[in-house]
Amino acid sequence: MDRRQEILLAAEKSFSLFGYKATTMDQVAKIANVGKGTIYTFFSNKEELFQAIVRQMVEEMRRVSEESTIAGASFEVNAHARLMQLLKFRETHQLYVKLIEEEKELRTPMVSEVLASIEEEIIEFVRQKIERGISKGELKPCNSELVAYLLFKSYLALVVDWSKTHDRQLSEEEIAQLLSDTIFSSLLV
Amino acid sequence: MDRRQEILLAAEKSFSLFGYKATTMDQVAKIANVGKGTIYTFFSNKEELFQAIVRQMVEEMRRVSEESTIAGASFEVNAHARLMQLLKFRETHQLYVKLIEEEKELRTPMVSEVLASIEEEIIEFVRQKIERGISKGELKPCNSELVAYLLFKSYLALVVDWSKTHDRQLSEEEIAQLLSDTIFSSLLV
DNA sequence: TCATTGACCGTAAAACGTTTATGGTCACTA
DNA sequence: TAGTGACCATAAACGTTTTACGGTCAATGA
Repeated sequence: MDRRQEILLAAEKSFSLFGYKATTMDQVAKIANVGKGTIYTFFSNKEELFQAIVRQMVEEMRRVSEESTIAGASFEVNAHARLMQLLKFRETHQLYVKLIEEEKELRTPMVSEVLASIEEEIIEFVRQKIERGISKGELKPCNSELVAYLLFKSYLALVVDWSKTHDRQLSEEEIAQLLSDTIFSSLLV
Repeated sequence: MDRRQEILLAAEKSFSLFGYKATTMDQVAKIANVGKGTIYTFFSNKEELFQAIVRQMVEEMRRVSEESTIAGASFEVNAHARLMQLLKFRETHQLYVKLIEEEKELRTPMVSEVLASIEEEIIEFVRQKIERGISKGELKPCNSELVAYLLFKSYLALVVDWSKTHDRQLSEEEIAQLLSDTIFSSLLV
């Protein structure tokens, strides 16, 4: 068995179960069946190990998001599908859920940092899709950075924030309809 | 001098300067030049006193927002002016700034509650403006609750959140342009 | 008579000293 | 020489004491 891989598996399990702060290097070493020192031959500290795990997750998110793409469908349909998929991942994936909880409850700085960087990556991802839409002639030229930001924040607000102040959750149809009428319609050529 | 008024002035000063948690009833009594017991003849507890002060502030916000309205201007121009005014107030008014800081640093539950209710009021205010725009035939019929929510959250994201992850702040023109192209354009008849 | 007061009360939070746990190292080992 | 776990310094958790606070109410005096 690959020691590095064992460590990554153990770390993923522990971070997912206990979060960043409550995960100890002794814990990870025990789960991975290695001495604590061994971890430090692969990762220079806890922070780096954590970031390696998060990078894995971000890759998985990217994969899942791309998989939800429907070949031949419009920009709007695919952007909607991908963003909803990402937000579903956010509320479903054990590690992501745990990190959001930790950010809210403990305010662990490392966790805040990592969550912010994930958001940035998603927005950059959306931006690239918009640029692609423009260069394919499907979308009007626009400030893709701003539009990507607005689009992502809108989804976040409607999917995540809305249910915090209203008891019912918005249905996917309502969200799709609202954004189709407003932001999306203005992007199309 | 009106004792009730003295107390309100003292409370406003103290809450603005120190926030909710760090304001003590002894403090307020001293500033107001009244015995502590006197406060309790007008307000049944600290929470009620605080809410009275916040209600004052919300009224001031409403006034300031209405004042920024340009008679005869379009829905878009006025909605933009009012929302920018409200967000400026949010970042300028001593008490509001202090409460946002306290919510972030201390997470005082009462403060979170009050800030949430202010947001709700603003959104309801926007909703009414939208409904009015519809009944005047200036706007297409739409789900005003959802649109108001989206609009407010968009402004919040562009004005407040953007500068947290990007070093430069968005100019008012950029914001006006972006939202004019996207959300506003879709609302007009 | 009754509005006003501040000493007083119970409680919750701050302060503090002590103990425990944790990230990281490195001499030792197999 | 890759791998280990006892070890170290430090920081976080814990338990206890002290302080501070919101709220009350008997006393006061206008």
